[in-house]
Amino acid sequence: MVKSKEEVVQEYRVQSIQEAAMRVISRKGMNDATMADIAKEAGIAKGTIYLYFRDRDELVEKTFETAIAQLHGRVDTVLARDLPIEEKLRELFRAQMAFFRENAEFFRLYLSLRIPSGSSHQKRWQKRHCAPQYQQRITAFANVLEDAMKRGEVRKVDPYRLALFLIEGAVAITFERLNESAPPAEESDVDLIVGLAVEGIVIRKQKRSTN
Amino acid sequence: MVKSKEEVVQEYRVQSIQEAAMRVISRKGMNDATMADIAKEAGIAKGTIYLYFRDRDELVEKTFETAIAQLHGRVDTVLARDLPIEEKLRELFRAQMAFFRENAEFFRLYLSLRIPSGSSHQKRWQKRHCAPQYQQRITAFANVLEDAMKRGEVRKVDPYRLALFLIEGAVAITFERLNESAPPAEESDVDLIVGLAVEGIVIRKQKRSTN
DNA sequence: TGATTGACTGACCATCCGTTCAGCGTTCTG
DNA sequence: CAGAACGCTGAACGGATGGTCAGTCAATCA
Repeated sequence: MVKSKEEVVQEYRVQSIQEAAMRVISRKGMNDATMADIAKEAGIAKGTIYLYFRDRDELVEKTFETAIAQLHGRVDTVLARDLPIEEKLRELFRAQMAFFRENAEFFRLYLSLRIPSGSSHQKRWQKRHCAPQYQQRITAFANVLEDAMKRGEVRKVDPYRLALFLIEGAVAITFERLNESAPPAEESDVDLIVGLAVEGIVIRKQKRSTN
Repeated sequence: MVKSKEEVVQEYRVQSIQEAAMRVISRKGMNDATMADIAKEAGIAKGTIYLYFRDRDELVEKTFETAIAQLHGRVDTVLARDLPIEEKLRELFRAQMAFFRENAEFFRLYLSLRIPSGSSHQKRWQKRHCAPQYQQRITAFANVLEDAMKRGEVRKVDPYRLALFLIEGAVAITFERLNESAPPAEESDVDLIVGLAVEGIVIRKQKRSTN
């Protein structure tokens, strides 16, 4: 299972092109990251990119997939742990905020992909390739919330809508932090979000085991 | 103060071009609404647009201003009324959801403007022209929340962050409705949002008049 | 060491889109 | 009614950008 020299070089190229693409897209936005920009950022010629990616769409798609896989990896780990919902939420928002701090550039890419915009062609592309990634993320969180509802930790509402509300609310605050010259401690914003979430969704009265 | 014939025609042209621009931008997105598209939608020649707007930027800017002024008008009316915070929130989210239902096309324009994307030139433009509009909206809501905090109706947190969290959470659910083939009754989603908001921010224990 | 390969290059092409402007028909004006 | 004035048109222009491909050259082979 040794990798041949060519395979190593190939992987290195693919990876460095994707990293360059991520930087450029984050800096200039989805629509205005040109192939020339990306090539220059990667220190190679434009044509070289086409040796590793069929076209611009494939490059952006693969780049996005690689990046979001990292976020999913972290968040899934947190969601899988057996914790009371409040702690789970805290860990989730903490992980999300840390990830976006460490990958501030990707965060802008993420924001620009959440909502279809651009040409109708690109819209279709986003709907096929990005919307599922995003929905999968919301759905995974919604499932966690639904479990918590079944356990009586959370009052019963549409779990998908609840997940949307909380994640987008948290994203909004995370985005705000990016634009602040001196944002408050990350932990205090996590506390804020968890506070808003929990005191809104936790059943405070006596817990009834509704089974 | 009678309008001359030319003024009437001028206003009519400006307005119909803006309406066409709004429709096209909403349908195809900020970046891919071309002047040709807009002209065709308005039933005039491309060049005619330049008789009424200096360039593409000015057209989009004026269009956005006109549209968001309507939203602000409605929301401000609601926020100005003297109501307990829970009712105020309900009215706010109700107004917002109704506006976006009646102007579903504008909603997509609004979403695409919230976050700077596009060329660096466009980013700068958005930061100057759209970000203030958006921030003004959040700030107005934050002021209402701050008043409620002073009156002891809401527990004390950073009002701007709270406003962001609630508005973006609500926007996420409103957006979700747009993509659903058979969304639930509007009022039930308003209830959901208000429920999440209020039970998170209202002080439930004894009210202490902390003055 | 000379031949061969193929990764890489970057000038080039086709297309798209914002903007311009010479010319057209229509409407005022004297 | 002639001719100026004006609103409007859409072909053409220039700049930008995704994608191509003939050529280069260093590594490898025989």
